[in-house]
Amino acid sequence: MELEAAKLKYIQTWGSLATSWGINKTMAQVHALLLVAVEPLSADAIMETLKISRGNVNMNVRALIDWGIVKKEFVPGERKEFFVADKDIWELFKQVTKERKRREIEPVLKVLDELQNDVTATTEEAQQFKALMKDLSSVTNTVNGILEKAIKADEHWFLSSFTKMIKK
Amino acid sequence: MELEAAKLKYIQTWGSLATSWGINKTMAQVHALLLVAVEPLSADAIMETLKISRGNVNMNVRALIDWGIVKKEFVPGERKEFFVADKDIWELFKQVTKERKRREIEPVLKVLDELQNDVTATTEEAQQFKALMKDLSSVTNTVNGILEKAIKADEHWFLSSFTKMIKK
DNA sequence: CTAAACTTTCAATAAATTTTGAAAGTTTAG
DNA sequence: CTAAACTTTCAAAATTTATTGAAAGTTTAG
Repeated sequence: MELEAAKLKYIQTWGSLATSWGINKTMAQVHALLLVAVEPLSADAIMETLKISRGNVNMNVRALIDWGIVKKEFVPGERKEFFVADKDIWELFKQVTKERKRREIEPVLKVLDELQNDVTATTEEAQQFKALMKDLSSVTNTVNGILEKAIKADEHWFLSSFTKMIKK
Repeated sequence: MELEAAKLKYIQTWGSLATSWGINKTMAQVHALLLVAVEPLSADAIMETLKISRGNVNMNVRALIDWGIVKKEFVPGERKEFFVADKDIWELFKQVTKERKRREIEPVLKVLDELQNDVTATTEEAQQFKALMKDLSSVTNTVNGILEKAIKADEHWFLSSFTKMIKK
C-alpha cells in the first residue's frame, strides 16, 4: 500500500472511531492528519487535505489546542500559524484521559454524591437508591483510579518506539 | 430532596453524560430508569415516565438488551413484556467495557495492524508512519489490558453494597 | 498610518442523528 | 379460527450537531 493511501486510511479510521466515542469526526481527522504529518501544517494545508472550510479548521484546531494535544508552532520567515501534534502516543492518551476526567467524570461524581446526600428519606426504597448511587460512584472512582495509577506509574518504557526514533 | 425528584435528576444526569460518550441520550435514560426502578417496567411505563413514543422505547430497549445490560422479565398473569436492569454496577461496567471493546476497539486494532503491515516502502517517512501505527496499537492494547485485568481480577468485594443489601 | 495577510466569529445552511406514529406483524385467549 | 393485545418496523418529521463562508477583527510589513 502507498504511504499516502495508508495515511488517508488512518485519518478516516480515526475519524470514524471518534464519533463512536463522542468526539467530532473532523476534530479527530485534523488530529490524525497532524499526527502523520512530518512537518507542521498551516490552516491552508489542513483545509486542502481534508477538504473543509477555513472556519471549520480554525474551530477544530482550537479545540485540539484546548484539549492540550496540539500546539502552535512558529515557522521562521512565515506569517501564518502552523500546527503540530505531539508524536508521543502515551502522552496523548494521558492528556485525553486527564481532560475527559476533568470535563466529564468529575461533574458526574459530584451529582452522584449530591444525590446520595440530599435524599433524606429513610424508607427501604430510599436506602436502595442511595446505595445504588454509592455503587455508581464507587465504580466510577475505581475505574478512574485504575487509569490514574496506570498513567502515574508511567512505566511505559516499552513504548514510544517512534518518539525514541525521532529523538535519536 | 424527594426520592422521586432524585431519581429524575439521576436519569437526566446519566442522559447527558451519555451523549458526551457517544451514547444516545434516550438509551441512557431508559437504562437509568430501569436501574432506579424497584420493579420490572413495561414499555408503557417507560413511555409514560420518559414521555417518549412506543417505537422509541422499543428500539432503545432492544439496544440495551443487545448490549447485555437489560433483560426481559416475565410477570405472571401479564401478557406484556417487562424489563429490568441488572443492579450490580460492577457487572454493568464489565459488560459495557466488554461490548465497547468488541465493537469499537478491536476493529481499530485490526486496521492499525493492517496499516503497519501493508505499507511496503522503507523510506524514513514510511518507517516513521509504521512506528506511529505501532505506538497507537501498543497504547490501545495496554489500556485494553489494564481494563481487562481490572475486570478479571474481580476483587471488587468492597463494592456492591446495593446488590448485597437486596440479596440478603 | 494603511493596506495586505492572516485569523476569528457566527448566522445561515447542511448533514447526521433521533424520534414519532401509524401500519404491519405477531402472539395468545377464547 | 379470529379478534384483541401486544410488539415491531420504518418512512417522514423533528431535533441536534457540524460546517460553511463571508464579514469583522487582528497583526504586521512597509
